[in-house]
Amino acid sequence: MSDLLQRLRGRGWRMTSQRRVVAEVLDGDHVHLTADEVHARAARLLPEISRATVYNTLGELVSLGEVMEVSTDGRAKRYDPNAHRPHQHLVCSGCGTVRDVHPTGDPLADLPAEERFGFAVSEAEVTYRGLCPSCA
Amino acid sequence: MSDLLQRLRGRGWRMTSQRRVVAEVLDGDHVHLTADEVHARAARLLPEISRATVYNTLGELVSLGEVMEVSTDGRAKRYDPNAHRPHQHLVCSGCGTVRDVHPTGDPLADLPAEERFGFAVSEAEVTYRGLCPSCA
DNA sequence: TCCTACGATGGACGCAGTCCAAGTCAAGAA
DNA sequence: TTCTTGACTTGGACTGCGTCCATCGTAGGA
Ligand SMILES: [Mn+2]
Ligand SMILES: [Mn+2]
Ligand SMILES: [Zn+2]
Ligand SMILES: [Zn+2]
Repeated sequence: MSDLLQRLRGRGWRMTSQRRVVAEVLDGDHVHLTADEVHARAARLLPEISRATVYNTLGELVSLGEVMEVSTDGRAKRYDPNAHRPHQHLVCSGCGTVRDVHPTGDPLADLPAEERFGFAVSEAEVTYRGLCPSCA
Repeated sequence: MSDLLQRLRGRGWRMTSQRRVVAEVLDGDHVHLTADEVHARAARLLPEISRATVYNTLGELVSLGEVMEVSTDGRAKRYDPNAHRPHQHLVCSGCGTVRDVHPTGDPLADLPAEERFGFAVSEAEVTYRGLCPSCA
């Protein structure tokens, strides 16, 4: 994520303490935090950071393609820093944990032309569900 | 959907005009209405029906397995009466239209054991996205 | 026809997210 | 280094979607 800060600087971003802290909180693998979780963790490092700033920063990171928005349930969106390697998600139906997974094959290939209704289909998003080891 | 009313009667449901109207609104193919859309259409047939009743009835139909809840975006959930034949969804990125699609093969088969992290995976939900003919 | 438990109602409430006017500060200019 | 300025941050009001609850109404059995 330190190179993320470099890329953002290169894009003309002002480096504020708020943005640095949000980037730091998003660092890691299998990170899929809600905006409020990001805010809570960011606030441990920078107590006065506001919810609005967290939402603004996450939105900017998403439009720059640096972070992916994931809606696994009908609840709060989750923010995924692993936006550069395409992947899918495995969600525990018990506790809600989310893991990155890499299915074999291209899911788009499984949709035959006669099932496309004339759409220009560009993306397939797969959510696998089941019970994780600790919930089973 | 008339047989739906039969099944519900068999399950001990009281047949109220509200429930009849909600069932009628949900009749058809490629129906993926939000709760508020269901309410609006139901209210054309029964003006005094309340939002709470629509939510209650939809929730009951979902737990009986008669209707499927679909979250295609981070917005309002959609309610799908086509709950008996398993299928996936194709969503227009322009106008939000949703169509039922039937991909070939079993999406679950594409997730190898070493990508399951010990989960008991039971379900795979696929959302295809693209532009529909009128939005292209 | 009567009774009553189940269902309907509408309004208050909660959560996730957006918007805004006012204040603050990062970073280039001098 | 200090100055300047527009990009950024802030808190609070506001919206959309959904849930909850006390009260009222009625479907359907006795
Ligand atoms: Mn991910
Ligand atoms: Mn469907
Ligand atoms: Zn779990
Ligand atoms: Zn369209």
